[in-house]
Amino acid sequence: MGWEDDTVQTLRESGHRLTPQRMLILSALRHADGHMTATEILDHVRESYSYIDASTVYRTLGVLKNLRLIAETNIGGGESFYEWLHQNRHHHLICRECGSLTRLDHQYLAGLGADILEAYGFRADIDHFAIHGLCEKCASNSPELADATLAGVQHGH
Amino acid sequence: MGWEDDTVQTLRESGHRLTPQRMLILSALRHADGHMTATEILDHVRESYSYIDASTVYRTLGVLKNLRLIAETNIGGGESFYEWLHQNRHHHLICRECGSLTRLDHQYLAGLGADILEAYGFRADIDHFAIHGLCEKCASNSPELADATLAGVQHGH
DNA sequence: TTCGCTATTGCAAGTAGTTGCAGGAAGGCG
DNA sequence: CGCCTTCCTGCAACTACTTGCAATAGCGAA
Repeated sequence: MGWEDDTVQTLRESGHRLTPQRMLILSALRHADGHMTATEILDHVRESYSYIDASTVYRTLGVLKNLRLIAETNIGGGESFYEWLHQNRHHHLICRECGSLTRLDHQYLAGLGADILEAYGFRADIDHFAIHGLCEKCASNSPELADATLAGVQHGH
Repeated sequence: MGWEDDTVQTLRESGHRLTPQRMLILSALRHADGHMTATEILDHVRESYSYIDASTVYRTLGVLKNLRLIAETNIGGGESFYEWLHQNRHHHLICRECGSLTRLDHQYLAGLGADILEAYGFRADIDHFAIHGLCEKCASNSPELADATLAGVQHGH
């Protein structure tokens, strides 16, 4: 249960308390394979402790996000996804026409955080970006949308 | 009134209709200096046409976003900001501790869109990014948060 | 000008997430 | 072990945004 020790320590050191609710939320996220929505987490935790309130889940997710134990990703529109931050970081390309999701390798954003730190002294969370745009398929189906988009990609707009 | 001709044409060509409501929303955004929230737009449009519904505003903003005439930015938490897209593109660094906003020059993201297009055939909307993280001031006030953040910036996490 | 197709609107109800508050519990201290 | 401070929780109300639907109104064609 090494993860629990690490996580517990991170929470403690930052002055946060270890409540049963938090442990349940943590555990749900940790054992999930990939993304989870707040509702999924709530439902899962309720199986063990049915009195938990949605606000507690959201507040806990906020704390974990600040401590960079998890990442929140809003793919636009519906619910946000929450995901435990581990080694193999990645990002997502989301098509604004068909909503399709493509995994984007972290290498494309690798230098950005360092550049920003150097130039602005700002420590950017380049954990899990959601980049919107037009996928290849939708671009060929909607020439006028594709043109507008390409103009933006290539030069100053 | 050159902007009206351009905008009208873009809407028409993409199969959208020119309704009075849309013209009012367009005009509010176009004449605004910088960001506007949906509520501000709604209030402003109501001065001319009091029957307009919030859903119409949101739906119109969605259409304009798809056509890349405006950008939506959610700085986390409250309302989203909407802004007319013009030449001098920029992005924002948002501190997750104090909420402060720093303008990020587009040069730092300039290559990203082209890289993604080449690798994935995906036309990314790199119009107005909101990058969260820790500002210099908050980093020095909260060493443990800063450490966690730096770890993420520098290597794979 | 009129007609007809269909995008768009206002309304109302629903979903996702936030906030203020008062009671309750975590964990440091003696 | 038990006290005390302060953080957390559940509740309820609220904000931001979305969606289904029936009526309306652009706008291309005749």
